[in-house]
Amino acid sequence: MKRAQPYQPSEIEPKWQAKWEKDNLYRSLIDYSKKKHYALTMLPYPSGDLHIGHWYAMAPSDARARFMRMRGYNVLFPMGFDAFGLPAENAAVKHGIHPKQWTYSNIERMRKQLRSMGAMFDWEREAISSDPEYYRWTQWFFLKLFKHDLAYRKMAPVDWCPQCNTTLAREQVWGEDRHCERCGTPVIKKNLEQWFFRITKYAEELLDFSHLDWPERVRVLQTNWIGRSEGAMVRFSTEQGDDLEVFTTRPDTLWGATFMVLAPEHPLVEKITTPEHREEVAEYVLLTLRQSDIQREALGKEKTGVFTGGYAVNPVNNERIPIWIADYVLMTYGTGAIMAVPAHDERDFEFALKFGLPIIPVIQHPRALRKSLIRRSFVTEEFVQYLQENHMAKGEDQGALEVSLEEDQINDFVVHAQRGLTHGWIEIVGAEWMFIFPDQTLTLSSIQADREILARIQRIDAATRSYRTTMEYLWNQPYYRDVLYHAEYGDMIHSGELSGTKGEEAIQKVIRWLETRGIGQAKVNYRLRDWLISRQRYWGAPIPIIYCSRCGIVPVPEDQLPVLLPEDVEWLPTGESPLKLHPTWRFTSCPTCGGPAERETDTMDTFMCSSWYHLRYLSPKYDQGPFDPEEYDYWMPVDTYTGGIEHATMHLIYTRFFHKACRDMGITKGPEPMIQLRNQGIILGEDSEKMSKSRGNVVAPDELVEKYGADTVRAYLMFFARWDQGAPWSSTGIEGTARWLRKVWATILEEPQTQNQASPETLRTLRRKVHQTIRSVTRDYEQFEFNTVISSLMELLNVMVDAKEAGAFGTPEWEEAIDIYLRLMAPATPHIAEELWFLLGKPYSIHTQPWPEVDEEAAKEEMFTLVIQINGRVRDRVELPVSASEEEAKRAALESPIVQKHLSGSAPKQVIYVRGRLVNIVVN
RNA sequence: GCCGAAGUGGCGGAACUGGCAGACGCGCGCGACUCAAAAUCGCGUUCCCUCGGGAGUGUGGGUUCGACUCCCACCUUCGGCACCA
Repeated sequence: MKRAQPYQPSEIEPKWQAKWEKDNLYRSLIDYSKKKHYALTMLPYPSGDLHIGHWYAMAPSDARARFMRMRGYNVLFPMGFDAFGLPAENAAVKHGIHPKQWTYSNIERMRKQLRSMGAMFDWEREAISSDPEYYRWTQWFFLKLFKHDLAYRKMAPVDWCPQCNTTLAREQVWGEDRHCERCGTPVIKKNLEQWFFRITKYAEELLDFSHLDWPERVRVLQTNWIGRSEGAMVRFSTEQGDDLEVFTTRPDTLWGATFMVLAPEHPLVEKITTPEHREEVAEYVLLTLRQSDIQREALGKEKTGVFTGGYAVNPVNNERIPIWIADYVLMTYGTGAIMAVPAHDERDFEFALKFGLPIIPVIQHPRALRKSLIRRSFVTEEFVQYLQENHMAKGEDQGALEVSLEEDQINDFVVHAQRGLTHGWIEIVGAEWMFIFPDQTLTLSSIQADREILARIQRIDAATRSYRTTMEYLWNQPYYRDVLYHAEYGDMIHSGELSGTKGEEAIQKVIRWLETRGIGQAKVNYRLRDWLISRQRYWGAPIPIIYCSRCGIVPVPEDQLPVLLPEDVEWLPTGESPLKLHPTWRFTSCPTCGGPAERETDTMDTFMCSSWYHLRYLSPKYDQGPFDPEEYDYWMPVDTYTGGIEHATMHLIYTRFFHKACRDMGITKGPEPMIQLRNQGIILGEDSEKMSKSRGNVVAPDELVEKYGADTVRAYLMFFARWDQGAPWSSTGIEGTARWLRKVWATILEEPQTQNQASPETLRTLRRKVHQTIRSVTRDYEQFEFNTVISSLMELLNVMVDAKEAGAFGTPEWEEAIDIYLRLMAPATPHIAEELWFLLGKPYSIHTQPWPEVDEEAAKEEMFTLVIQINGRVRDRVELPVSASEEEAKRAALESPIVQKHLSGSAPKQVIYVRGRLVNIVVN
C-alpha cells in the first residue's frame, strides 16, 4: 500500500497564493468576447484586524465569484477600504498616532490577512477612500450635486452625538432611546447650519424595486423608512387671515376637526398667540426646546399642550376652532400643523378629553353597537317592560339598564322612549349619536350641538355639571367606552352635504370636493428626510466649499481639487471640527473675487465615500474623471452585491440615491447600481451571544487559518449555517469540515486496500452520483445556498469512498469522478483543489477550467423506491424500475403482503398513483 | 401599537413542484485498531412502546387520498419603525 503525503494546508496554501498572484490569475480585464459578471462585497472599514464576520461575508462571496468564473464569465471581484471615519481619530486621541498612520498601517495588515483567504480579488483595482486620488472625486461629486441643487445648506435642528462630537444623519440614529449607530450614546439636538443632500427628491423613485432582485426584507425596510402616505393638503386660515395648511391622510374626517394643533416651533405661533396667553405659550415653547427628543417622544407620556388664544376657520364648514400648541405635533413632518379630529384619531381623542375640547363623530363605525344606558328614574315602568319584552336590556348597573339596539329597532325605540320619559333624557351612542328629550331629539353632530346637549343635561342632572363636553360625560359611563372612538374607514356622517358618502369612496370624493372649491388638493407625504452629510470631524473628505463675505457660498473650482486635508492638526475633541482649529488651513482667498475667505471646515459623512466606491474600483488610477467610461460601460451595473443587512436604510439607500442623482446629471446610466443583493447573517459566539472582546467569545480567523488552513475555514463558513441566517460558532463543528478535506485528500491520493473488481453497478452508481452532484452544486451556487453545496460534496465523497472500496479506483469512471470532484470543490476550497489537480498531473490552473456539465443520461435513476401508503400512512416500500407503468406500480402495491394484511379481503375505495413516487390506497 | 421574518432531533441544518420528515455535519453511545492515547474506521442515534405498532416539523382548527409545505386563528422569538397627522 502506498501512503501519500499527509494533507498540509500550511504548506500548500501560501505556495499557491504566491503563484496565482505571480501569474496574474485574478487580473480582471475588459474582454468583449465574454459575458461580464461584477461581483461586489461591501467595502470593509480598516479597523485593524480582519474578523470572522469579514470572512463570513467575503469567503462564500468569493466562492460564488469563482463559480461564475468557471462558468465562463469574465468576473470582476474587487476589494478596497472605507478608510475615512471616526475610529481613526479615536485611536489618535487614545494612542497619539496620527489617524492617517493608524489607517494605513491597518490597511497593510488587513491586506495580508485578506490574502490568506485565498480570494480572487483583483488587487490592481484596490481603492482606498482616504487617498487624495479617491477623495478628489468624492469632492467632485459633491460639487456636481451642489451645481444641480441637490446639495444645500440650511440651519436645522440636527442630531448630535456627544461621544463622537459630530452631527449624524437621521439614518445613523437608532432605537427607542435614539442612540448613535456607531457608539451607542443617546444623541441630543443642536441647531446648526449644515449641508444636506436632497434624497427626498428621489423618495418616489426609491420606492420602485422593479429593477432589483433584492431580499424582501431589505425592500420592506427601505419602504418603511421612506414612509409614503397619501392624503390631502387642506388650507385652513387663522382669524388674522394667514393660511394655515395641514396635511391629513383622512380628509374624510374634516368635518370632525374641532381644534388645531401646531408644533411649538411653528412659525405662526408667535403671530396667533393672544396677549393673555403669551406668557403660558412662551413657557411651553421653552420647555419643549429644552427637552430632548427622547423625552419629547417618549411613548405613553401624557399629552401636554397649551391654548394660544388664537382661532382658525375650518374651510369645509366655517366652524371657528381653537388653535393649540403641543409637542406631539412634529415640525419635521407634514406642515408642522394638524387639524385635530378627536373622534377618529387616538392622539387627538386623548388630547381633547384631557383639555375639554369637543369631540364630534363624523365617520360611522362599520360594526359598532347602538348603546344606551337608561336610568330607571327617568322612565316609566311600561317603558322598562317594553325594553325587557323586546330583549333590548342586556344588563343593569346602579339603577341603569344597559341597552343595546339593532338598527331596525331604532325607530320604534325612539317613539317609545319619548313616550316613556318622565323627565330627563335617553341617549343612544355608537352607531347613533342621539339624545332623546321628552320634547325633542338632538344629535351630536356639531360643536353647536355639543354645547346644546351639554347645557340641557346639566340643567337636568347636577352631577354632570363638571363635564366640559358631551363626550366627556359619555366617557365617564364605562358601558359606553368601547364605542366612543374609532379610527376606521366608514360612511360619512355629520358632514354637511357629504353626509352619507360611502366609506370606500369617501377620501377620493372629499379630495375632489376640496379641489373644486380651491381649499385643498391631493398630496403624498414621505417620512424620509434629506441626508445630512456634514461631520465636525477631521478624518474625512473636506467639503469643497469656500465662504466669502462678498460672494457668499462659493464652490471650490474643479481644477483645484482635491481640497487636501492638512496633516498637522489637533484632534482633541472639542465639539468643533479640528479643521476649524487649524492655524492656517481654513483661511484662503475667494476663487471668484480673490478677497479673503474661509473654507468649510466640516468633512463629509463617510457614507458619501462608500456611495460610489463600486465606480472607483473600475479604474482606481484614472485621473480624467471618477471612473473610466469604457470600464463603466463594460462592467456596470454590479451583478451581485453581498453584505450585511444593517446597511438597509443607510448605505444601500444612499448608494441608490447617489446613482439616480448621477444618472440625472449624465454621469451614470441605468436605473440601479446593484441588481442582485444577498445578505449574510451574523455569526454569534460559541455561547450564542454577540461576539465581543469584553465577553471573550471572539473567534480569530488568523488562528483558525493557522490551525486548519484557509480552505477548511472557508468550507466551514459555507457549511455551518444557512448563509443568510448565520448561527453560533462551533469549535467542534469545524473539525468535521477539516475531516472532510483530509478524507478527500486520502481518497484521491492513497492506493486502495482492496482487491475487488468494480461491478458495473458500482461504476454506474458512482457516475450517477457524480452527475447528480454537478446538478445540485450548480443550482445551490446559483441560489447562494452554500451549506448544501458542501453537504452535496460530502455525500458524493461518501459514495466515492464506497466505490473505491468496491474496486472502482483507477477505472475511467473513477478518473472522471475525481476530475469533476476537484472542479466542483475548486470555488469553495481553491488551494487543496489546485494542489490535488497538480498532483494528478492535470493542466494548471484548475481555476481556469470550465465548470463540469451534467450528463443527463448518467444522472438518471434506473430504480426507485415506490412508497406504499394506506390512507396516507407509509406501510411498505418496494423497489421498481423507473420505467414501471402505473398498472405495474399499483399491482406491486396491492400485492404487498403488508397491504394484503391491512386490506384483509376488503376492496380499496380508491388507489392514488404518483408517478415515480408512491401509491396511496384509500380504504375509508 | 404598526410593519416584516422565523419556529423541524441534544445542536447547525436538509426536504427546491402538496407525495418516504430528519440528507449532510456536530455531539453522544457502543465497538475495532492500540500497551495506551491521538488519529482513523465500523455500527447506532426524533420520541414512546406491551415489538403488533403509536406519536411527531411552535399551538389549535381547516382544505386534501395525502400538509414541514396551502388557508384561518393564536403563541413565542428576532429585526425594523414608532405621537409621522
